[in-house]
Amino acid sequence: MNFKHLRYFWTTAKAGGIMRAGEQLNTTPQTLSGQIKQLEEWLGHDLFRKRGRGLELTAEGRVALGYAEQIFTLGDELEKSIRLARGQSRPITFRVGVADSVAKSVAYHLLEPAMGLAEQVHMTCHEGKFPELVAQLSLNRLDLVLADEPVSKKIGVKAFNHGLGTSSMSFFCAPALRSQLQGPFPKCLHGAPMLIQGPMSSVRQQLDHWFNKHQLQPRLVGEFDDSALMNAFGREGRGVFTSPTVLEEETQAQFGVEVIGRSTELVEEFFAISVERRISHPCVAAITKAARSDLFAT
Amino acid sequence: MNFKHLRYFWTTAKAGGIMRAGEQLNTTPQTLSGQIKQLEEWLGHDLFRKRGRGLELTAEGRVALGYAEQIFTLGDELEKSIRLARGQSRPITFRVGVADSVAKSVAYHLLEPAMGLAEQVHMTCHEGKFPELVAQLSLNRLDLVLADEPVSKKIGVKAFNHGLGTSSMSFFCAPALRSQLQGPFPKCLHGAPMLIQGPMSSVRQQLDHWFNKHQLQPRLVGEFDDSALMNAFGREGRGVFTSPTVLEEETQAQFGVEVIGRSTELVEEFFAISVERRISHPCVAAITKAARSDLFAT
DNA sequence: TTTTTACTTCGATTTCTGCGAAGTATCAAG
DNA sequence: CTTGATACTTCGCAGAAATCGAAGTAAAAA
Repeated sequence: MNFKHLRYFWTTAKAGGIMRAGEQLNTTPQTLSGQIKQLEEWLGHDLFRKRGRGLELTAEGRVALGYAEQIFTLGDELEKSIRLARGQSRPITFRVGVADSVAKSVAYHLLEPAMGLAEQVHMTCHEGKFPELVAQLSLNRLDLVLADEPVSKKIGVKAFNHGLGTSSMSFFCAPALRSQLQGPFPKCLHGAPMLIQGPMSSVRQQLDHWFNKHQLQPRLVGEFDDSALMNAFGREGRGVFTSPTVLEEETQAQFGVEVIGRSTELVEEFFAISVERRISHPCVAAITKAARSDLFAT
Repeated sequence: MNFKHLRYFWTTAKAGGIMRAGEQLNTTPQTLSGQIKQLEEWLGHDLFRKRGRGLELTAEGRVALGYAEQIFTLGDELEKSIRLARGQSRPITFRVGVADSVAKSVAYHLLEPAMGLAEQVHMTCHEGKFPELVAQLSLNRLDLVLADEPVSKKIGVKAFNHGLGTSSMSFFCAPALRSQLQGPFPKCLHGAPMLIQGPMSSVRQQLDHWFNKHQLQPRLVGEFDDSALMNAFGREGRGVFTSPTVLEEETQAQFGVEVIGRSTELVEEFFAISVERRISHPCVAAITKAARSDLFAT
């Protein structure tokens, strides 16, 4: 697709004629006529048709005009947003997608290093389901996706996983509920009211398997795609819930809940997923570096 | 903005290097290097910086990449949507904006001729406030705007008004309310509960002036930007309301209301507004033609 | 240190874009 | 019905832009 031809077409359509367009573009009618003809040939459809001694758009021309309008509007915006940045130290934009299965506190701790850079950072966070976020990433609408599972290389999405560390899982519940549980951990979970992650999350699948293995059958009272909502239910004593062990202190303090027990068989893994072959985005670099050394240092 | 340069930049950024991009584009590294350099020069900012023996995006480069992605995605869509139309008789797309101050029935009658064409038509209707719709029109996101006021040429928006006709106004109310009104029209409106158009509509301004002139002071019980909602209130006897005289029969039948009176001093005008200097869109042509001959023929 | 890989610079060559001249079709005025 | 004006098209050449080969630099790997 030759965008120069498209621009000529676009200007001509908006100006309402080749002569007028020629004045705007400082070019001659025969040039426009020829170049537009080339575009039509390439597309395999006429965009203009003769009407009287002027031109009018065909149906295809009208469709093309709509696209062209958007394309050149974006082009202008691109130019503006970069030219205007002359001299000023542009704050680095950093667009993150956080899978909603990732605990917000974990996300915060993982993202925090990006805010501590020497340069100013403008971070925008989006939440969503993992596959949606990966799709956004591959369209370059995100710089990074934070998730608790890696992208499968088989799917052919060009993206790279950066392991940020792992954490075992801890089980929590409100004090009122604690007293009703009988026996030692993990036996006490049998028949206990349980708040659990949604069926698509990797933690959920591990939990299902783990319960099975230990012959435990908790009573599932709630399923949550979003861990924050699960925590809110847990705080009110609606059930036992899990959170990464690294967040034990924080979870206890924030929600006033107690730790029932831990299992190193349950492992939550965290990944930063980027499109870059080699990490060049300073925020991504800071995050992967910090995660390895700080948060999950054991 | 040279989109060829932008495409080279985009491919290089996504491929992660000039060599790889060269293979994809069937061109040599030195070409890419030079052309990208020209883009950077034109924008006044580097998009890549050297890192090791490779390249990495700068902050500006990352911004540009986001725009480029959108631009070339649109380009692909444009190509697809026109190339694929080979041979098939593409249904004409017709995007209309209807100002919400226009009664829905009027809009229907005005638009109906577009559906009766020999060719198949795919019509999409949008509602909104008049200025928003005109903005959309000038961006070529709409083919036509239906409104009860013309665009002022002074504002510099390149758009053309096509008068579709006029109608006097009729006053309606529910039978229950009718019996409570005292005296002949228009005197009976004094003190009567009144449902009225929003302050930005041209009808409202005429009404205000008309009430003043006849020394009438109705009790305004509701203001509505959207006439359909006003009619719903009117049907339930909440107040007297107005509608174009051409819709008298329809309004009575649909809402079970009675005509109190008419005033030829109140004139609602209807306009089709397009960006085209000469109407070429078959739907627009059908509408303007039909409106002049049918609906408002007096 | 040497070799390999990746990008850059320079000058020649090919390809593309743009213009003058001449031609066709439409509309409007005489 | 002619005449003149307007608007687009076709053709062939000239200038501009993009491309490539050859040679050069610089970092990483061997």
